[in-house]
Amino acid sequence: MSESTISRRARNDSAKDLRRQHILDCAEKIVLHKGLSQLSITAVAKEAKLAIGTIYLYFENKEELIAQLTLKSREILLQKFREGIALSPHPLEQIRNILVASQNFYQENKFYHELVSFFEINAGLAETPELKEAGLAITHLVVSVLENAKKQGLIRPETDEKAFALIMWATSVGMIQLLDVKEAMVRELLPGKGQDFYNHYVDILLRGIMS
Amino acid sequence: MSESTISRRARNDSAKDLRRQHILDCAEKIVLHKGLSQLSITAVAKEAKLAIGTIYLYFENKEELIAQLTLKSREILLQKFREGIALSPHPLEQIRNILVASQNFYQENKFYHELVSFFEINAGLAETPELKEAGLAITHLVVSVLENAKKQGLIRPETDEKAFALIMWATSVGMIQLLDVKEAMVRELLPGKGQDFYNHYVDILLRGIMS
Amino acid sequence: MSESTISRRARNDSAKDLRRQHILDCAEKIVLHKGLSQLSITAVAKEAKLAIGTIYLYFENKEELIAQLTLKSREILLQKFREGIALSPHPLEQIRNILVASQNFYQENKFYHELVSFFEINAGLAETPELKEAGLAITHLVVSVLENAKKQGLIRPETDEKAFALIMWATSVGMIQLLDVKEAMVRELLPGKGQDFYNHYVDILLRGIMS
Amino acid sequence: MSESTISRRARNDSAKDLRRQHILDCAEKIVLHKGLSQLSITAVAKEAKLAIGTIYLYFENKEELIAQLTLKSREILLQKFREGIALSPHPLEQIRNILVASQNFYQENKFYHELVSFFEINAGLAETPELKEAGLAITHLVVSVLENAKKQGLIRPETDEKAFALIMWATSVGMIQLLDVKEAMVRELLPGKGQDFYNHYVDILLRGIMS
DNA sequence: GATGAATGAGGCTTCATTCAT
DNA sequence: CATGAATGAAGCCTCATTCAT
Repeated sequence: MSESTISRRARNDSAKDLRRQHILDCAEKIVLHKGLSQLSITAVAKEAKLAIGTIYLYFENKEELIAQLTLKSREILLQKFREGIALSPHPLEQIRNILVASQNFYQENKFYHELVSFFEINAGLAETPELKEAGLAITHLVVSVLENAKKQGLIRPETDEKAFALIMWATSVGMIQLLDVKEAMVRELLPGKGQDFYNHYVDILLRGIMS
Repeated sequence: MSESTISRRARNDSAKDLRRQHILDCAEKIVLHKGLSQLSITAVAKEAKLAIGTIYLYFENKEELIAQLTLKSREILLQKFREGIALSPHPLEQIRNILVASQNFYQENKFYHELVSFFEINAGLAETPELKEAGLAITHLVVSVLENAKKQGLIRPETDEKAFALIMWATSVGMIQLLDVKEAMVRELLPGKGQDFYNHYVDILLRGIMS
Repeated sequence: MSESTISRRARNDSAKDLRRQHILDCAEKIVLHKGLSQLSITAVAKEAKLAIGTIYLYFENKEELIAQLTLKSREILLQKFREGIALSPHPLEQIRNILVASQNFYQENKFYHELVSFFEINAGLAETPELKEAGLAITHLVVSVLENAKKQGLIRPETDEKAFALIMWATSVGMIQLLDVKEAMVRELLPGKGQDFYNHYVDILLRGIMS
Repeated sequence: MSESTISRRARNDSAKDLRRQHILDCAEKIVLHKGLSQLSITAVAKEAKLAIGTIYLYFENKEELIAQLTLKSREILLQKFREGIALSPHPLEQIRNILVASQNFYQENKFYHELVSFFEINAGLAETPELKEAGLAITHLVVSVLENAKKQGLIRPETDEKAFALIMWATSVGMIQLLDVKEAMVRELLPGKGQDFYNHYVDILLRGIMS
């Protein structure tokens, strides 16, 4: 293979990645503005100003497109968690920061939540290895913080770090769902509390494992 | 069965409402057997042995049908909570029973969970007054148990009963979602733990509010 | 069920049959004019001046539509065979008439041949019971003529009637295919012979079993 | 291998024609492994490790590619016929061998049959001169055997060699189609006969022309 | 009230072919 | 010569909803 071929290949490959990214961005935009249910290949193609068939050059099918979107959201979440952890050296604070980062992320990217939920809810869809890995990376990060907390005697020794990491994930998703969808109801039931509500949840969860 | 339920039933006991109920039963059967995604008006009509158009005489559109189905699930859930509370006179046990009843209900009626999620996730859909009422009835029941617990000095006085009732709802839904959809992942991460996982969550939540 | 309902049902059922027949006729027209490859649901809908979805009220999918078309062609063929048999009391003449009827049918309905071939060629497609039955009806008719011929000592006693019925079917289809598709080539190779060619085939086949 | 084949090969032995041959080989591989319906230009390009556009440098369109594939199959068939003829000096045996070789070829290369049928059935497609030539080569070979048989007084003098050569072709293709697609039906109708069926056909055909 | 045939927009996906590089 | 990304028409099918009877 000639050098020129290689370099062209390289050029093309990065161009291909860019295009792929562009499509993902457009899909993201649709999900963000109109919700996951409105995400159709046709809509993505229109948004990206590409032909429908072109989308299929970059994604095998709609499911893969959604998987990639989910992957991206998990990667961002992982990053947010890292930033939250970096804010404080204290493990308990780090746990709190993680839970708050989770909420922040979803509030800033309201519809992203649907993407996380999508694979949460569509039991039928198999997660790709990549997607699984991204999920595990998040889990492992949280577990490491929890192990640290246990070593320092901050949380009860009976606490199972892995189980609690999953509990953090599951319950925060549930909380955010409620806040997202039942906002009016929450405000009605808890007037004047707003954001405190989520913090209340965080407090209780932390107290639940503190020694 | 509470007075309000009975009186509503009485209100509904016309021929028209019987048929409405029949349609709902058929829709429920479909959701339970085949999942929400298979719930089409055509399928409901076939199951109910009615014409498609007839369905639209009783429900404005598909959305309302789903709303009514959700309503029914909330009524059942309310009943299950009552039963759970009746099992023990001790408020903390009652709270635990409520959380366990929640899980049991969704595990026994796997697909019902989709209905809850549906309204949890489709922020756009307005809950009908009836639906709201049913949600509030559940909330009030839980709040009364919590107030009782506080009166007896079993939970910390700072605990906001209404807020915690919602937290119970939100987090248990999150937990059940995770267990439902990520069953394999949970088993992989927590080998040999199985059902303990949910109990672990209940323990932590309770410890989080116990005085 | 009231009488009026029943009569309406009956009226509707026959109307439904008519509509179904209309769709089949339109599909037939397309196959006859443009070939099987041009038979799309959209084309049928346009020809029938119906919406696409309407087609699916009468046929589960495209495959079933084609099956019904094939069924019809087999029914017509059966009729043609009966007519051919009625032309002569002599079994050997009857066999000849069957083979000629086969050719006539396909020449009069050129593209119908594709339909017969369709199921001949698409091994993947399962024949419906109805379709099978129609095929068997033809086979049985031919077999009965052959049995008759054998009883009268007109064909060799070793001849297996069923096998030969299938051989008649298979070889005549092959002959007609050749004539249909390679018309020019046949004319080139056998100048001035034209129709004689098929008769030649019939003669040879008959001589092959005559005692 | 005949002189004409060799000389054509010689003509073709440029780099361009090597690549053309390579593409054909890959296309053949796809048809043999996955069937004609899976033969897409994209698939051929992938198999040949060439760009899609490159395929179009060597073949005007998909149809031509298929035509060339058919050509190849005819060349192989010609070779098989020659081998069949070489097995016996007796013309009638040679005819039988030709018919059997035909069946063997299609049974060993099941999907090749689709190629033959493709051109047999798509009346619209014009055969290229090369394709015609290959067809004629086969015909001429068979005709020569028949002429030989007639000279030796083995077959009836009225037999038109050219016509019968075509009849052999047409009917054997029909027989193989039936066996290929209606295997189950043949087995059902003729239990325990299997391969005998084709031999029965061969016998009848031979008897049909024997003097 | 009840019916259910009809609608048709919209969803996903494929693939022969072109054309700028 | 070679490339392969891009095209977009066309195919199949679903289903919420309407409306004439």
